[in-house]
Amino acid sequence: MAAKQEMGYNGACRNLTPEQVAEKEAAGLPFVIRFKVPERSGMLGYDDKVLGRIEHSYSEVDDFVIVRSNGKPLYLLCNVVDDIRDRITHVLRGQDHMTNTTRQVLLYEALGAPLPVFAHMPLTLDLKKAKISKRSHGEIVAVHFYKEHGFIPWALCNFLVLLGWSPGDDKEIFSREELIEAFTLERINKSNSIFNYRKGDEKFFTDPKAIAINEQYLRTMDIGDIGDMVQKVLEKEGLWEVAYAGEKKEWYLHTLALIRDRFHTLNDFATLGRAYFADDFQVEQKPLEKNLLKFPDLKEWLPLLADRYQALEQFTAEETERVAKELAEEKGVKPGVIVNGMRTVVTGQLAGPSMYDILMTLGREKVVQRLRSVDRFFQQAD
RNA sequence: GUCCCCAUCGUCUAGUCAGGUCCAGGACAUCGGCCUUUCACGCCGACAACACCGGUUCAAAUCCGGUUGGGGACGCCA
Repeated sequence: MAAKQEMGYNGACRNLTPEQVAEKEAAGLPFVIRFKVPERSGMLGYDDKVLGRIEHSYSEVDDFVIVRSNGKPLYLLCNVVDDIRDRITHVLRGQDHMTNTTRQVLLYEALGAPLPVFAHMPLTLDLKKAKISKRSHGEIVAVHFYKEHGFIPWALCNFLVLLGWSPGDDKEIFSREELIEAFTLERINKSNSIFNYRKGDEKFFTDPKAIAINEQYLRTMDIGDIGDMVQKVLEKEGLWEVAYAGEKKEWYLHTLALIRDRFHTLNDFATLGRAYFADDFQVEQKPLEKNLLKFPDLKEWLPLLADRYQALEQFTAEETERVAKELAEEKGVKPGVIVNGMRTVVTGQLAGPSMYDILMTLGREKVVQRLRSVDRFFQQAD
C-alpha cells in the first residue's frame, strides 16, 4: 500500500539560485518548466458568465508545469497561447475546466494579454450521475449514432441546447435563427443535467425527450426538406428511385406527408414505411395473427375484394370504401375485419393512415396484386 | 484528503439576483378520456417537486448560516 502523500508540488526547486540551476544543468539532470505562482495575499479569480465570481487564494495554487522535460508545452499553456494568437474573445467549456481556468488566468496575466470571457457550462451526467464520456458510454453519446438512427440534425441540436439552458419562457422548439436570437450565456444553468436514457430500451433508445423533439420536427418541417433527408435513407436501403426527384416527386412527397405522423425517426420511412416503396416488405407478426389468420375467410374475401377493385370504373377513396363496406355487409362481418385484413396484407402494419388514403397512394395495381396474394400468409402459417 | 461548483415533479426546466401575484408554471415520460372501422397525430384531464435544520422577515422555493446529498478538479492528459 502506498502511504498517504501530499498532493501537488512541494516547491523543491522554486528558489534555486542561478548557480544552483547551472550546476544541475551541467550535471545533465532532466527538468520541467513550472509557472511560478506569485506570493500574493489577495484572491486569484475571474468572473464567469455562468457561475459568477470564482476565487481561490494564491496559496492554494501550486506551481504548475507548463513545459515537459522533453521541451514540449502542455495543454494548459498551448491553449492560452493559441487563444491569444487567435484573439479568442469567449471561452465556453464544461465545468470540469474550472480549475484550469484559475491557473490560465495567471498565464494570461504573465503574457500581458487581456482575459477572454469565460463561461463554464454544466456537465451532462448519466443516470448514475457520472460524467458522460465517449470512453465510458460509447456510441450513445456520439453524434454519428444519432445520424445513423435517423435523427434530424437540427432536432438533436434543439434537444441538446435545452440541456442546461432555457429561454426563460415556455418555448422549446427553436429554428436556428430563433435560437441565435434567444440564446444568452447568462441563461445557462449552473447545475448539471442528466441524460435520461435506459440501455436496452427499444422504444426509448435514447433520451425520450430527444425522440419527442425529433418527432415534432418530423411532422412539422417542410415536406420538401423531409423529402431530401428521407432520400438518403431510402438510397441507403436500396429503395430510392430517381423518379421520386422527377416525375414522381409529387407522389413521393404526398406519401411522406401521409405517413410521417406516426414515425419517430427518418429511418422509419424505410422500415415501417417500406410497403410504400417496395413489394418485399415484412408483415409484422401481431397484425398477421390478429387481423388475418384469425379470420380464415379472408383468404377468399380479399381476392374477391381485389376483383371488385379491379372492375371499378373509378378507383377513388369513396368507391373503394363503398365496395369494402358492401363486402363486409354481404359477409355479415364488421367493416373492421375487411379493413384490418386489407391493411395487414397491403402495408404489413397493424396501424397506419386512413385505409383508403393508403389505397390511393399505392394505386390500384399494387393493391389488387397484394390482395390477391393473401393465401401465401395462410400457407406460411400451415 | 484538499479546493471549487451545484441542489424545484421520474427526466429537462420556469420561478431565486430586485421576498408577497407560487398550497409552485411548462415540456417529456406515465396513466385516463375524446377523436378514430386500425394505430397514431391532435385535443382534454390526472399523477408528480421547492433535500433537511435553523435564522432574518408581517411574509421565504426565493435572503443568511449550517447539515446532508450530488458533481467536478487536484497529471511531464487534453
